[in-house]
Amino acid sequence: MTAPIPNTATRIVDAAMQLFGEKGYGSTSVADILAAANANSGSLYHAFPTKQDVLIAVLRRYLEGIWPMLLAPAWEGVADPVERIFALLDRYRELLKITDCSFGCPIGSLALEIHEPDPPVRALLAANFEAWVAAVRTCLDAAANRFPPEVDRQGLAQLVLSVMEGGVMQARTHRNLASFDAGVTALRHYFRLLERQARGLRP
Amino acid sequence: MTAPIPNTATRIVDAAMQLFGEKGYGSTSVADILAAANANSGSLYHAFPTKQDVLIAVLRRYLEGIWPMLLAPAWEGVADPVERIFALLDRYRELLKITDCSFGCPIGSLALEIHEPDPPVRALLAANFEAWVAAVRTCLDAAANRFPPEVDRQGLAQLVLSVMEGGVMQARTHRNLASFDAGVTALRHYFRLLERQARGLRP
DNA sequence: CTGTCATTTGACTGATCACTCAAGAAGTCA
DNA sequence: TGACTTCTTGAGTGATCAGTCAAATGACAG
Repeated sequence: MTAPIPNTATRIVDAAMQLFGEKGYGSTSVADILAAANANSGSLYHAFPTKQDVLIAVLRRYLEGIWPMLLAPAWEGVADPVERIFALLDRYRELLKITDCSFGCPIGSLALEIHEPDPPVRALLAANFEAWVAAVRTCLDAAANRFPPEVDRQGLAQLVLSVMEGGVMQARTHRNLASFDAGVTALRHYFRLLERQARGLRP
Repeated sequence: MTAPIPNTATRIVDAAMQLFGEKGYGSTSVADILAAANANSGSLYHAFPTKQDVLIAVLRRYLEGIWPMLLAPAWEGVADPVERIFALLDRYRELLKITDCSFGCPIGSLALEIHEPDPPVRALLAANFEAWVAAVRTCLDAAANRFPPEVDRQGLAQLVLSVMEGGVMQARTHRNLASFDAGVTALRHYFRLLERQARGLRP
């Protein structure tokens, strides 16, 4: 019934996940992580060979959390597959809003911060993007009959990710949601045109 | 006639511009900059109070370079305003291609790397984005009669930036141009639908 | 040539970095 | 209980960080 007491390794990953999201990987020191996790350096290095292995654990946690932490809450009570895409985008908008446009998508930030990622790090960043795109693609496939058949739904899902990441980047830089909203509005308009085009083809 | 010999401050900014683009701000040490610029630390700190002031000089240089270094070469021989937008996107594609998808947009990388930027840094990042968006907006305005009049051309220009930045982010992460191309293709399709919609309104 | 000021030199500083390790505590078997 | 393993402690390591400064040099005016 009661929540299990998290062990040290779990506490470290929890703390690192938050800190990497807030300050980035490079600007978060091991000492920061230890302070936030109430742990000692020996405990961290007993569980993780290097700081990079903490990052890998964090990226794995993000990957595992995509469904329970992101998609499930975003899609609760939203049945329409296309609306699910915009509900997902709205989660990021909310995140930006409640953090005054300072916290965006941690995966995107890490992907651009780490310029020469070691293969396992890059693979996990890519896997996170792939899982996100796959989720959007699932929605697009579910609504496939509303789009022209020749539409590249995988490419369209990647566009949705670009709109989100690009919108987050601009919103954070301008400390203003307007550019995020503009991207989403344009995407909505594009989807409407696609649906109209499909209806025109099968009237 | 001959090129002027660059002074130390110029050499430092040159070196920093390249290094910040390649490795990011945090991962570039002052020693890295000094080595690349063939200068001593005293010279750097004579010209710039802190490392951050070097970043500011770099961002100013990017801002000044948008027209001569980016837009002018991209638009040479391209008259059609909409094609100019795609010519600009193609420059980034080329940059990704020749660097094996490792070098993208330095402004975007810095914007996401620096999580709590000091006001002057954030202002310059924002100014760079604004200048880029304004250039795209100029193209959209020049082609205004081809789009439905109710289209938000400023928002559309911001969408173009998102497509570029999001595409660069995904291309770098996957080490693959496919997702970048998918975004550009979808954008092209959206523009075509917009033009078709405008023609339908004024047949 | 002399005085003045701008620039450059490079050794140096203290802080902070990721990481180590010997010692001890805590858990888990018999 | 005792033997054994797993985990935790926290002071300590060398490397590297951004930044300093007194002295040397260069550029130019009178």
